[in-house]
Amino acid sequence: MVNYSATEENYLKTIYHLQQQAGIVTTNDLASALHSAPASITDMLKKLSKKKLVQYKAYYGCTLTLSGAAAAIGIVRRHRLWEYFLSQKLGFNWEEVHEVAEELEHVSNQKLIDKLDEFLGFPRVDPHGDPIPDAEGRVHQGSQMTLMDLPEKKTAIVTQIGNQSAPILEMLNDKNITIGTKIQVIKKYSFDHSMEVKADNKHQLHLTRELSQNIFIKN
Amino acid sequence: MVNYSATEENYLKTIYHLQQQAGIVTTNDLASALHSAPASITDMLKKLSKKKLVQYKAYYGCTLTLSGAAAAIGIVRRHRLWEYFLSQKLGFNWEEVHEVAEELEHVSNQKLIDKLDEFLGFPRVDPHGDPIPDAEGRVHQGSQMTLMDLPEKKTAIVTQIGNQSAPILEMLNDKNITIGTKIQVIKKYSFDHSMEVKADNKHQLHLTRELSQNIFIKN
DNA sequence: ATAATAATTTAGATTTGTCTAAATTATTAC
DNA sequence: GTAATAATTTAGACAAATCTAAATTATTAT
Repeated sequence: MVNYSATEENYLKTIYHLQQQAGIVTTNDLASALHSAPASITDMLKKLSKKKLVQYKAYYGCTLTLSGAAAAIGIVRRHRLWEYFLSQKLGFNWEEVHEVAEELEHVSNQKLIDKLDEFLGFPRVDPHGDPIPDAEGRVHQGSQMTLMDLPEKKTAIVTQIGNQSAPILEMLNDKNITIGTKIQVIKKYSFDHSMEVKADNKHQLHLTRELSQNIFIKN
Repeated sequence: MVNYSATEENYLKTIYHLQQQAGIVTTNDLASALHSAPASITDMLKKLSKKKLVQYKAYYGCTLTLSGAAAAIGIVRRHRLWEYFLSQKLGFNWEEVHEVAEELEHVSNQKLIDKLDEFLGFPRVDPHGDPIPDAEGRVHQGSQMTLMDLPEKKTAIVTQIGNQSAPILEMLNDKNITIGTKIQVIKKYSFDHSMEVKADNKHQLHLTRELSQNIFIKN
């Protein structure tokens, strides 16, 4: 596991949140979210791109790669666990916790976070109702639908990968599927439960059942 | 209250610890304690000197000013409270806590630390037996002696100021007395309990009872 | 008391993350 | 479909914290 600077972590986290609403994240979106000049965003996106944390194409915007998303989810996990701690154990008001958690989230010690999680009783939602990702990076949000459940012709957005093992990440990377990718089901084959899909309105792909069962989506 | 960078805080904390053993802290002492090149230390000492956190004279070394010492004590407080938390609440082994606390100590939110202190039950020593400074910056170490208690002719080192109010700090700054200053009592006047002392074998000063009662010392 | 050695500082360079102003590419309006 | 406008990138600069190599100041050994 690699370590990122607090600045890089803030970028990853912000891209992650913006991406949940808008698929592709633009330079200006990031600039206003991070209160930085657009030129600074461009510089950092190039850096993150070189580290394979985001996919970045000049003038188009960026999306997180799977390793970028995994890192972002780790940061969200730390943030929300600290918020829970501050509110439940230290008696902070709910409005105050965010600011302090913004600092604590950058203390990156795996054991610290896992012990904290245990100390808090493995909470799955923070007091805002937002889900706290578990130690494996899984986000338990309300109703969980996978690509398997999506009918033909319908479109949805990838929200999560159900399995963080290297083999699946490699395959999804090759197929250019990541968190935020828009997927439309073209045809489903009952014979082997595989399916033909179109990703981001561009490339067409054939997915096995094993794969589509591990791709979590929302509409 | 001002905020310092994590780097500045590490310098202040290290100077504080070194000073407890050796009065004046040299560039090389700091370089080996911080694993940095001596040239880097010089640069930072100039910076801290400009901010009035240390007294620095080229080729001689440095000591903390009172505001530098106050900041350092705050950092030590945060460090030891986190160590206590990690060991008592999260079940860390005692050898592991230091490293994690090194990161947590730089999260500088006053309310966080005071709430944490309360949550932990206001512990006064950490599991190492080292004292945890209280919210006012007072360090409760074993037997506490003030300058008032020091007999004529005897010499001692200033360890702590019993009162962090602006008026006393201003006065001590003018008199060039700080943590680590060596003080010898020249004469005590029973009439008003004031005393004549010599500081750092250099300047001679007259101190009122109010002042000498607030200057804590060790031999 | 001077020469050799050790400690410290200066000078100049590097990395990270940022900025402003100018140039370039995309988008929108007509 | 071209002109105006908006978004983005490039170029060049800066501050913080660090480094190495060279110069300077202190210390020590004889």
